[in-house]
Amino acid sequence: MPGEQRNAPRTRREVIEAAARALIAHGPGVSLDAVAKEAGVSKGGLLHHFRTKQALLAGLIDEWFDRYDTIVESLLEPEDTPGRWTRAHIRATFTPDDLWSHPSVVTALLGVPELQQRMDVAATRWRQQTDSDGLHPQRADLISRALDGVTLADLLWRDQETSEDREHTRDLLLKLTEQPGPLV
Amino acid sequence: MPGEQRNAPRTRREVIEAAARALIAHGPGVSLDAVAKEAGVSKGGLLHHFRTKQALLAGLIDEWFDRYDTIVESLLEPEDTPGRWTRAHIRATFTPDDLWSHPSVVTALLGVPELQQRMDVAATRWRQQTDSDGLHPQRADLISRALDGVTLADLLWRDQETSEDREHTRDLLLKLTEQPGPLV
DNA sequence: ACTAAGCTACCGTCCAGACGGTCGGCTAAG
DNA sequence: CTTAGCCGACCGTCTGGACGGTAGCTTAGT
Repeated sequence: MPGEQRNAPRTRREVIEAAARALIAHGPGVSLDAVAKEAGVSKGGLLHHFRTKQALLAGLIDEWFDRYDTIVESLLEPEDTPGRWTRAHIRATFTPDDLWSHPSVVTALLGVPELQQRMDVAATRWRQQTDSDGLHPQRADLISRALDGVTLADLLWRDQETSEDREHTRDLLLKLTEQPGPLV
Repeated sequence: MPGEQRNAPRTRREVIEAAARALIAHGPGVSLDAVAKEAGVSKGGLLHHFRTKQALLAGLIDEWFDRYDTIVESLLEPEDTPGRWTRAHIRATFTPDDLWSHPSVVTALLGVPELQQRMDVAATRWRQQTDSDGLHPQRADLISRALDGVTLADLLWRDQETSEDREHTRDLLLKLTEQPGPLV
């Protein structure tokens, strides 16, 4: 069984995903024991890969951003039209990810001190993408605010709205990227 | 000294405000000890008013919504013009409240199970206010999303943006309430 | 090619401290 | 006198992380 052999990177990834699942199962504030059990590894083994609980959660954060960026890039339109980055972000935000955008996961990550700096890095990266996107600043601002709002709503009001509502909102935002000039 | 006498409602309020301060000082996951000390009351006294930690945080949640609603009502325009509720919400959202909208406080509240139901109640109340507001649904939807986004940004990217940016966003949203008809 | 040495991945136990909550008691208020 | 507000000591539990150990992998020396 090749899967049984030692393999640090693989174990590391499995621990991170197990952490996400354990977070959902046990709520924010899971114990390292629970994560280790979910990952099928001993607590000692877990702490070998992540020396502290904070480090583990920071690993989760990095994985989170990586996934989002990968999704955005996969949704980029091939032609270089105005608003293509913004549209990719819109589609990515509306792509549900039950595992990684679960309230418990995000709540846990919000309490990690490292979040601030990584968030700043990610925010400037995203801003660069949308700043050179050819959209009127007013539109770009409004759309990015709305996308943040959709993210927040996913955390607090999930299943409060129908998937039809969601599609309407998404289509509206997409349409807003297809016109030039100011909004008002 | 009249302030030193026993007074249950006052102590209760003081405990709640102390909880907010302690949350900011010690991060989410403050101990009851720390809250009690901040409130100038013993731990037993604290637990006399809130039988569990959850109950204390639930009290914080209620206070939070009460304050927001009070602010919204104080910002309502006297004349019954279309969009007046929406504009009040916009102004309220852009009214900074360093104590109550601090990341640590919100993070702590996000972990409280009771939040969900109280959030649902508040959400339907706000929706009723803005549904009968005379705005085109598209506009109402977009604006409320953007407001959620501003709230989220306050939590994650505070001082990442200038107060000038904030004002521009606020003015844009306000202007969006002053026109009838669809956006696109 | 063989092997010994050293390193890395991983295990399982242990512990000190923190924390939520209980309880018996005291005292002001009514 | 009774009750509600409040005190502060106490307890059981849980958890992060340290630590000493073990076994697989890599590499160097022969």
